[in-house]
Amino acid sequence: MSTSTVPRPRRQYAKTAQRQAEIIEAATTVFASRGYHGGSLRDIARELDLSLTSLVHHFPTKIELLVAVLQHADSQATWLPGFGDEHGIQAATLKLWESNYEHPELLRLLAIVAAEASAPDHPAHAWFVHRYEQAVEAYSESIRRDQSRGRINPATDPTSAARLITATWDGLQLQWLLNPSKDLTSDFRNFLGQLLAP
Amino acid sequence: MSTSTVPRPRRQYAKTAQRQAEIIEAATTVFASRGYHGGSLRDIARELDLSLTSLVHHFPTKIELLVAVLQHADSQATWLPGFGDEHGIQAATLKLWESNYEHPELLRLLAIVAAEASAPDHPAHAWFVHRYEQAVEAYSESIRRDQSRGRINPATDPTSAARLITATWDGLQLQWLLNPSKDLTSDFRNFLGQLLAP
DNA sequence: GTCTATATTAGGATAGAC
DNA sequence: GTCTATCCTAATATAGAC
Repeated sequence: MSTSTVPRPRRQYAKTAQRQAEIIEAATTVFASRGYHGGSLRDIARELDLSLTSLVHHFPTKIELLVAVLQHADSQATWLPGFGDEHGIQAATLKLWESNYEHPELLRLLAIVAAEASAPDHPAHAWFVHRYEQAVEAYSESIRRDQSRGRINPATDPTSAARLITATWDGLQLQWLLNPSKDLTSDFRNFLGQLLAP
Repeated sequence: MSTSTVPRPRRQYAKTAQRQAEIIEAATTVFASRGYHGGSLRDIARELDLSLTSLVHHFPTKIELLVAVLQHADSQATWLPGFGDEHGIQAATLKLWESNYEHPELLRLLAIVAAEASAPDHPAHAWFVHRYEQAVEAYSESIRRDQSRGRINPATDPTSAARLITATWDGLQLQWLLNPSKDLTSDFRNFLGQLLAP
């Protein structure tokens, strides 16, 4: 039973697991407000009243910490195969959209690092390319399933629609992050209703 | 005749203007590949075989240089009032989209800094909030104009459509930056055709 | 306008004690 | 696992000569 990627190769003690979770949470906050390059390990340690050394003990390098943060972020996301099986993808997407309002820091972090990582030499480039491919693939699959059940116009190209949903999601989210006082849910709902019409 | 914002209060010599243009260009490249925080003034100076001191002579602080870069970037963009007056906004938008393929570094820079600047305490926060408000406003206006000429369904909400176009544009551009081998123009064209149908 | 040299601060990372 | 102390590098910025 290997846990991979996590920097602890052997047994996990309760305290360690909790500390790592705390560190990931604090790192998310710091990276989200200043970006990956702009956020420092010292800031993260200070947020926890922890020494820098102790932090580094858990995550030996900064990039390892970032990867842990990103993976944790995606472990909470749920656009997985089977997404929206019950009430259709449209309802499931809107529900997921609304749940995202609870974690603005996380959204900001993903937006910043995704843009940073679009440069081919960024340490997280491959991770984000794969992440988007996976998201588009999962969405296409769900759209096809809804089409086979007559919920969506069969003439709609699933892959293209999946790209557009992902894109519009990202773009509206950016606008919302810039100005949270404007609720863009109805815009997104109208967009989905038009794109995924029967 | 005051030139505002530009750090030279008095007369502009040809050499100075050219140097500043060169610096802005190099800064665009560097910020685009490593972000605002991640890109250093040293990198920018090195790119021009210029000393750090000379660079700072032209732009005394890093943030002033960023603002100059952003303003230069937007001086090239053209979603201004009157945009697409002749052949309608849909054609003009697609044309602008295609022209953007020529400046991937600029697009990456804007994507990174826009996300970074979504945090309220970022030095460029206000600038980006205003930039998006302006873009949405200009787009709404153009949509209304096209509606009055019967080119777009009058039931379409101009402001909502403007937000969606901006959002989808940003999102598709991010996907393209991550993986430039996939051409997303047809996706964008289909989206526009559906949203701005008569 | 450009340079060399330097001040100052902050970054990631390590050594070694407890 | 956590700490203090430290190393080394690189960051922005300034001083002063040419």
